[in-house]
Amino acid sequence: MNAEDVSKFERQRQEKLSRIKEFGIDPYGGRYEGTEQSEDIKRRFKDADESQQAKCAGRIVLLRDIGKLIFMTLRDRSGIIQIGLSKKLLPEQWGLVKLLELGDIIGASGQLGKTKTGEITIWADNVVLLSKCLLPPPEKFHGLSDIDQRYRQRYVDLWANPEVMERFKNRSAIVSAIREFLNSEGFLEVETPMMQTIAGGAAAKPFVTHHNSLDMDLFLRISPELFLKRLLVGGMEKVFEINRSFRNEGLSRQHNPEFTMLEVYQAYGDYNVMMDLTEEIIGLCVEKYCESEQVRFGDLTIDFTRPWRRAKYSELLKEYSGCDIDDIEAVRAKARQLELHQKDMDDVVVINEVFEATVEDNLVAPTFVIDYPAALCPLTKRKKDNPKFAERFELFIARMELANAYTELNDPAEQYENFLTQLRGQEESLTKMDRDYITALKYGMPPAGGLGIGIDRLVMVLTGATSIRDVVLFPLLRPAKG
RNA sequence: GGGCGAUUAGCUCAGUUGGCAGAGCAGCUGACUCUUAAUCAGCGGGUCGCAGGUUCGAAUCCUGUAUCGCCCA
Repeated sequence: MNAEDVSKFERQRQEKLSRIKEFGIDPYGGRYEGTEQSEDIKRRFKDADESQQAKCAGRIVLLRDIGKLIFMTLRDRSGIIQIGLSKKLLPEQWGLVKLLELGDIIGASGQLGKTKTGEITIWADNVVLLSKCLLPPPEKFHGLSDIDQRYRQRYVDLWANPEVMERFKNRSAIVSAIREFLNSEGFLEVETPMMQTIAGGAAAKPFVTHHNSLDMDLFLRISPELFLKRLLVGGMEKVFEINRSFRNEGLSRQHNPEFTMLEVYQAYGDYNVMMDLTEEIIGLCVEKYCESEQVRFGDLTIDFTRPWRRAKYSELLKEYSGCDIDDIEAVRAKARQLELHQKDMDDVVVINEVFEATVEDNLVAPTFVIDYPAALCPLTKRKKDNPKFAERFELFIARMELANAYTELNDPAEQYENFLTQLRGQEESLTKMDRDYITALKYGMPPAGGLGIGIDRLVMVLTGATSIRDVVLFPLLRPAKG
């Protein structure tokens, strides 16, 4: 394709636009009120007598011109409805009507009725052009299927492929439902900084940006965690945030550099409270947005029947790798067998590599993996009866990590030690200790449970989208060439 | 970062052994007052992702490159 070819189709449509202007009509319309959604109109017609009026606005997605009678299928945000336009009913506007084409956005009003074949139809006695479409729309039957173009031109994808619109409506509804639930449980929704001087709360590479007048570098947050816990110190007790975090990593079906996280903190709770809460939140979504508790996801079927399995990290390691977590020689042997990198790696890191390689692919039904090795959890309280492990769980569904939660560490001395250990393992250049967070803990943070749920992945699982790009409206892509 | 695959008309896709670039939809012209992806008749539409190479001849074979997808790290 090249610019000349595109403009050829565009030129033809421009000419129609000129002819419309010659009628004295503004091809870009204006306020158009008193409309109903197409699906509401059809619904109300079903159980009512005839001789009702209806008014609707939307995009022309199908057009059947029979000469002095034209049928159009109009798509609005709720669905589709047929508009019937006859020369008899629209003698003065007929010139305009004949110039309308696929993609144009129009408003129409008139008598509601049925055609001979029973299709509910608005027999228009007035038509308004609300916006001219100057570019040729995608193929009317197959829609837009070029994956690249669908992501780049989501504004076309959304109206050309109804299931895409449906999925994003579901995403919005899922987020609303979660927000509503947490509000009703007394959680306070807050917003904490996305631009941070120290990117903490997770182990990930941050994006860097710069503040000009302060002349300082800032990081886009990799997690809101440390700020939300400061709010616990402040006495908020039950808080949550649903918003973006940013991680400077590769792209995959499960990873977009910016992603939406729900983080919840509850004072005086622990990770068991968070496990129940996670089950409740996701269970609620399944109930509301899935047809049954068995949800199809690619080749997998996810069984959401509660309660979900809660299995210890060490038990799962034994189950799927055959290794005892205390037998480091056996674990390293397994790592060699799996050809994993393990040179210069701490024992616990190798254990985790083996865990990821052997266990995670088996976790299809929702599974809480509980009690992680403490060394992997610098922000988590250790188990009282066995300090080698921390009170942390991750929830896996469809082989993906969907949630991560702890009993929050609130001992400033222990937190300080953990930060020091963490920093020792990294290049100094990027990471600094968040001393203010330690200060906050010194004022006293109530014991608390904290939870993070990956909203994009949750929406994937609930809507059967196997790529994160299908649940993010505008996923990151390389710039198109040219 | 590595491997495999895709890229052809505005859109959806064919294209045989290397031998004139194809269809449907959309568009244009005409017919049609009950269509449902309307139908019928006719017409126009291409730097075959890009750059090289092999060949009498390349959408097709080779090399490089760009983007997308899948798998792996």
